[in-house]
Amino acid sequence: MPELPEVETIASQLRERGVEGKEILSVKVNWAPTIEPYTVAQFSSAVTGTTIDQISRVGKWMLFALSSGQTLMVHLRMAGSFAMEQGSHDRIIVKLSDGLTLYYRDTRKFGRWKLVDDPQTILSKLGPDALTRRFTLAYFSEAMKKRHRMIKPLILDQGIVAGLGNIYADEALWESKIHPERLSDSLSDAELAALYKAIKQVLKLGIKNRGTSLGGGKTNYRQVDGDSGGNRGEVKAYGKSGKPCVRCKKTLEKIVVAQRGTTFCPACQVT
DNA sequence: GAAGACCTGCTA
DNA sequence: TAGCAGGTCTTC
Repeated sequence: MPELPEVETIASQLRERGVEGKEILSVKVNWAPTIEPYTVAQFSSAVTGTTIDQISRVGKWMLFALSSGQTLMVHLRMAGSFAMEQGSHDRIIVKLSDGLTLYYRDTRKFGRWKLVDDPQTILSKLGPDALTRRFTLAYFSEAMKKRHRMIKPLILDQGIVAGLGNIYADEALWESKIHPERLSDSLSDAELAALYKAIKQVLKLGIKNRGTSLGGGKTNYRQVDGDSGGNRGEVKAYGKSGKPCVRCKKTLEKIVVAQRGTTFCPACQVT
């Protein structure tokens, strides 16, 4: 579920709620696989008494820099979220100083917390974050041209560019009028430039609207206060198969590309 | 590439 | 009740 805009929204809202600077008083783990390979006792003793100095984001990872020098890295995977109020499916509960409590909610239990000495052990496997200056058009173009794969799975590959998931990948391809099955080395310079621009554009719009929520269920993305994200109305392709393309009025189609559901416009996204 | 694994819950 | 879901990892 959460892609770059959703993770960014949650991270910034935790900062706004004053989580930075708070001390971790206690940790309750209700689903131990979340913190593997640590045991609950090991994890608890490593973080209790430390202060959360800074909260940041790289790709889809959230980073909590602790005063111990270690970094707690959280990946929300399909259904993870954070809240400051108790709810259902709270897998980890972190009591903080000043009466704050952090609830890590994760219906599907796919999310993972990694406690590391050096974030680079994880981040070095990622390509540049899509919204940083490290992600340049020159880098992107070369990465696409030197491979011979379908474009959609390539832009979903976090080792090439970090942050896109299934929603924003479909949106970026729709926006740049590129068919998801196009081979990466068949794209013209103009198409690569359009796609590069669209990737940044759809992610920024997602952040501006505080993320994309698709439905009302327990597996759906929620902001820290429990509200849905506001980006649903901006979605042009993802989840809209059978509906008319807002650009050309032809009916959007759904196919499977690299095992992922993929919605696109057969008329204006050219092969 | 593809398929299965990890999980629960919503939608058709 | 079956199929599918915003993600990633492992094993062919």
